[in-house]
Amino acid sequence: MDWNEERTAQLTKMWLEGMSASQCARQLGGVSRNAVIGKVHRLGLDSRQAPSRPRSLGGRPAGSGRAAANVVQAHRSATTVPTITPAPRPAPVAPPVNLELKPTTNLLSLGGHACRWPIGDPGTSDFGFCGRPRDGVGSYCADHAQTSLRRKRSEAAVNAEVEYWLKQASDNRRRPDSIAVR
DNA sequence: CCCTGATTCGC
DNA sequence: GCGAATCAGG
Repeated sequence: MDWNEERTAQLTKMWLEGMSASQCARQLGGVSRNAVIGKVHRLGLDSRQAPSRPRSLGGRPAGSGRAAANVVQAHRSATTVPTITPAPRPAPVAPPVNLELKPTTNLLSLGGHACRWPIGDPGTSDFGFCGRPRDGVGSYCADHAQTSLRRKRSEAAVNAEVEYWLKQASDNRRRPDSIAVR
């Protein structure tokens, strides 16, 4: 499976709605949970959960096979790794619509240098992205890069809403048009 | 064990 | 760019 525009838009929407990577993978089909996480990362939609370890080490060890892995593991155990304080990172999150400087730009086909700050409720037709030049940090323009550092989403509230409409769906009812994102 | 996301790096 | 392998953690 390839990440065409359709699937990418679908993934983006689900991720912004608070679905987990494995949920997104199951619903999309043909992709693994890791594939979803990788894609989300490359899209600049991270991050939701605090880093599970210092950024400097970890990940896939060079080479493959258990022997190589053991060597790496042994080296890590022997080397005293300074515990970096896991800097509480606020998640970049969809802001209220009425506080936006600029409404929406096009859908997911925005260029590689466009700000990816989501605007509006995912699931509604007016949902889009900022689209201004990404002269800020990360995937955002200067303003939204700054905004992302000051705003934090209530993860519990979002999860509760996702749980709600998942239950509605399982009850064979219609899914709400939108999930309030704040 | 189940799950979560994060990270690296061969491809 | 992609994603399996591997990580830390709830």
